[in-house]
Amino acid sequence: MNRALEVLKERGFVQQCTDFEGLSRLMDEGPVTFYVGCDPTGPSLHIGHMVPFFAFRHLVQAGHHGIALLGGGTARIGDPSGKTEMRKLISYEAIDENTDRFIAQLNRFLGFDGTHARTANNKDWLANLNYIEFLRDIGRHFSVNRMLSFEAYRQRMETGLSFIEFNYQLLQSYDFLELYRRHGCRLQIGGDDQWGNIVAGIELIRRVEGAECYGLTFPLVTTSDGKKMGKTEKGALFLDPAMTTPYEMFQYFRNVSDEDVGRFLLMFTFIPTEECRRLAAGKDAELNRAKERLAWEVTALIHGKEEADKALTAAHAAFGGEGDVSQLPTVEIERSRFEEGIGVLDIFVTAGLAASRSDARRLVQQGGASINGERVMDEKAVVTLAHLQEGALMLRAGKKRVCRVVCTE
RNA sequence: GGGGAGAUUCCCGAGCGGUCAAAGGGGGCAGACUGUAAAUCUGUUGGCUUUCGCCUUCGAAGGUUCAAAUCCUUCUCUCCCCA
Repeated sequence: MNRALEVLKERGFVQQCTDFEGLSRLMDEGPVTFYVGCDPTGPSLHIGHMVPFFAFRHLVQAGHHGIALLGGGTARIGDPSGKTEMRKLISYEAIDENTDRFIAQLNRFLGFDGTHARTANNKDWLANLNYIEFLRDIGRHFSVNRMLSFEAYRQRMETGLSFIEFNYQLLQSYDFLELYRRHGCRLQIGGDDQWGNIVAGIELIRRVEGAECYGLTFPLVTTSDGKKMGKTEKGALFLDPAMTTPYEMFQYFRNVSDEDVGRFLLMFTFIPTEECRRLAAGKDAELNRAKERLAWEVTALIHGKEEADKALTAAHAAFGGEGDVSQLPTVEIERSRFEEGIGVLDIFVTAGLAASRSDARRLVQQGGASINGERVMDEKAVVTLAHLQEGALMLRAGKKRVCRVVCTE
């Protein structure tokens, strides 16, 4: 088998492929142009989007040419795949703005140089599509009966599927065709929920151009307890540091389940396969260390080594060791308020460690609140200047959530 | 267009005139145990005060009633059947 393909397989990226042998042969012959699509429906990419882009990097490393296709056009419609509800329509302006942000984030990760890695936006060919022509040239190749048999649409038959969403598959197929025509793109990769759309695109190209293209999908990454990977209480793990701090991202990976360490190392880092296996095979403390390595690597890939180091040292500081406290989540409170005295309940709320005073009260009652490492038992306790150590103090809610409070003038 | 069913607290889902801040499950949070893991057990889970209590919530707006999530009217949305 082709080496690059084999690497993907070893690392757990492969879920389905339309024709393994054929693709392998094609890749052996020389650089293959491939693409991954993603619709800019939100203000930031999140970690779940990244699986195909990790594969993207592996492929580019092996000499193939990747296109990151931004769905500036398809985002106007909404993909029903894997969704149980209809998507809200997003304004064109928002989509364009999201697109720019996605590109910037991807550029950091992939390094677009215009040949080995480049971007495209399907808005360029979809936005001004002529409806009649599209139906004549493209629409006639699609069978409604066939489409309805696809799992993605069948599920939606229960809850309702609007006509515009139903057309998504045609547009995505058309994307593949366009990229084939413009750039000789022969392979589409993506999450397994895209399987139906990918296959449809391949068939379209075969009918219209008589050419053979390929599709490769990746498993939908879930955590060992069956949840979608990268979901936190606050939502997804975003790449935008303003939405998810590097520290939060670090902590997410630092806290993954034992069973997930191996898989995540393989998929979300570029540590050699052998080493990933070795790291994940460790027991107890060793395995625990592997999680730290995983967290650092991922954070470094997304936010850079510097941020990863900061997150690491902050984590050490937060969890009973030496480290740089200044990188922990921090809030500022004016000196005058310390002079007056701040109720514990209030300070936990302002620090964001409790949702409300009632919540803070519960926290204290259950023994989960501490200041500078001292458990707070009295909900009426008052925080004053005396609590400050070098102008700051450390609040802790439970074992994992910490916040540093800095006194300002 | 006609007929039917339904909208409950983060989610699912009971409740069908007072005893309802609303059962149960899930999830979340906290404690114990630990390895910043999992599993398990315990507690907790609208807000304000914690002593009594008060306030806001059961799709939206009105109405009936001493009293409504529970009854009536209108509206919005969803699903199902027929066209």
